Amino acid sequence: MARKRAGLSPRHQKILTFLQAYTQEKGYPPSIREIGNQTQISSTSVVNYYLNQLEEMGYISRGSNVSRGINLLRTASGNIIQQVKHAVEQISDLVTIPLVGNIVAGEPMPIPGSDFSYYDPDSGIDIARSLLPAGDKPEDLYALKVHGDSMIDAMVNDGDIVIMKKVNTACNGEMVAVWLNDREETTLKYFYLENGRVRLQPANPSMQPIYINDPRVVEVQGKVVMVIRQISHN
Amino acid sequence: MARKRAGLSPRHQKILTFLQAYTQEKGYPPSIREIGNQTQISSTSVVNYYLNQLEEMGYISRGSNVSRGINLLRTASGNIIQQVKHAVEQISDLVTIPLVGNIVAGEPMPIPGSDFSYYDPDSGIDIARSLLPAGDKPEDLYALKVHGDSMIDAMVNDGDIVIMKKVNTACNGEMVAVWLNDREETTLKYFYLENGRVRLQPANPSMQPIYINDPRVVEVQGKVVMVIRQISHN
DNA sequence: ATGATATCAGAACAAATGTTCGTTGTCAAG
DNA sequence: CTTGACAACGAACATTTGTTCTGATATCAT
Repeated sequence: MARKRAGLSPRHQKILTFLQAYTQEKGYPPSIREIGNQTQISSTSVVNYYLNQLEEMGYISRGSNVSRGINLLRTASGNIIQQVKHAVEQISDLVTIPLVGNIVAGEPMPIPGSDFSYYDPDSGIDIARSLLPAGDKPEDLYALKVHGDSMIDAMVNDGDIVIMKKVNTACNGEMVAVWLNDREETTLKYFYLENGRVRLQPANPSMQPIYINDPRVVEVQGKVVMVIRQISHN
Repeated sequence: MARKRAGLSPRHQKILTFLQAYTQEKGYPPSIREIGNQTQISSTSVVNYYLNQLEEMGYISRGSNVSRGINLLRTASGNIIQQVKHAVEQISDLVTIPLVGNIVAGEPMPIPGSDFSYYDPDSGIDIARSLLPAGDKPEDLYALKVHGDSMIDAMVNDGDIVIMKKVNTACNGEMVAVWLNDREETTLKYFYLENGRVRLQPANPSMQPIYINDPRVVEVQGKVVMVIRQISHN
C-alpha cells in the first residue's frame, strides 16, 4: 500500500514548479500541452489528470473550458501566502512588535533581553512602519500592555498598549517609563533633566510634575514611542 | 492635430483597469472576447486593435497566437507600485485609513460622505487589520487628528489620532464622538442609554459623567474604534 | 468638400487548447 | 489468478480564442 500517499508525487511537484516559473516569466499561465512538454508527459489527458488532482488538493484553481485557466494558489514548497506575507513584512511597511508582558504601576516592568528575536508569534503587534518614528529600528521595539488605572495621569488607560524602545538614557522631552526607587513604582512621564535635577512631567497638562533631585534614583526603563488604545465594542 | 495624443484614451484605461482586476481575481488573464464584453467593445478586432497599441506603448506584452497571452506590465495609473501596494493590502493585513481632518472641541467634526473612496493618499494611516476590531469593514473607518487639550477627560491628548467608524446610533458601552447641542462642542465619551436618558461617561474614571435627559440632543457623530498616540522625540 | 487617419463592426478562418474516451500496464489486495 | 484502483498513452472531439479581412463610420487638417 505504498500508493496514494498524501504528499505530492514527483510529477505533481514538477508541474507546480513549472507552473510557478512559467507564470513568473511570461505573466500568464501555460497551456496543458506546454506543461506536458516541460514535464515529459506525452499526453494532454495525463496533464489534465494531474491538474485535476492538484485542484482537489487546493494547490491550484481552474476555469472550466478556459485556455490557460490555471491559478496557482500554493507552491510545491508550501503555502505561497506565507512566503508573500513574510516578504511583505520585509519589503513593505509592516513590522511585528513582540508583546512581552504587562506594565503595572506596582511592579517592575519586563524588559526583553538583547536577543528577543524568539517570541510567541501570537502575541505580536503588527504596525505599519509609517506610524513609527523614522529613525527607530524595529528590533529595539517591544510592546507592553497596561494594567490598572494608575497611569491615567500619563493619559494611558487600563488595557492600552504602549510601544517601547530600549534605551538606557533619556533625552529631554521624551516620554519614558521610569522606576521610582523611593515610591517603588513604574510610571510613564515626560522626562526633563534641568539644572541637575529630574523633572517628570505628566502628559496630562493639568497634573503637577514630580521633581527628583538625585538623577541616580530615576531608572529609565525605556522610551515610549507610541500608545495604542483599542476600544472593544460588544 | 488633436489626434494621436500621448495619453491613454478612455478605452485604453478601461482595458487596463479590467485587465488588472480580472487577473487579480482569477489568477490568469482574460481573453479578447472577455475584455470586449466588459468594456462595451463589440468586436474582437477592436480589442485586438487596442491591445496592440497598449503593447507598443509598453503597458502590456503579448504572446503570439497564445490564448490569454497578455502580461500586464504597468497599470493605467502609471507604475506597478500601485499594483503591489494593492496586492499587499489584500494579501497581508494592511489597511489604509483616510485621515479626513481634525477634531476640535469647539467645532463640529468632519464626517466623510458615503463615498470617500477618493482621498489624498498622503494623508492615510496604515494599520494592520489585526489591530482593528474583527467585524469592522475598513471602508467604514476614517481617522481624525485631535486638536487641543479639551479631550483629556476622555484620555485623549492633543495630537492623538482617533480611528472612527461611521455609525448613526450607538450601543451602550461604546465610545462615541458626540456633538452636544447645548454646549456647542464635540466630545468623546462612553455612551450609555439608561431609563430614557443618556449618560456620557468620561474614560478617565476619576471624572464625573454627564447626564442628558433628552436623547435627541445627543448627536452621535461616530464610534471610536482606536486611539493612536505617536510620541515625537527629537 | 476632400482625403487621410483613426476607430469600429461583423464575419470567417485557423490555430490553440481543454475535454473525453478507449486502451494498456502495473501492482497490491482478495 | 482475478480484480480493481492507479497511472499513463494516444486519438478524436468540441470549444475557446487569436487573427485577418472587408467594409463602414468618424474626426480633423487642408
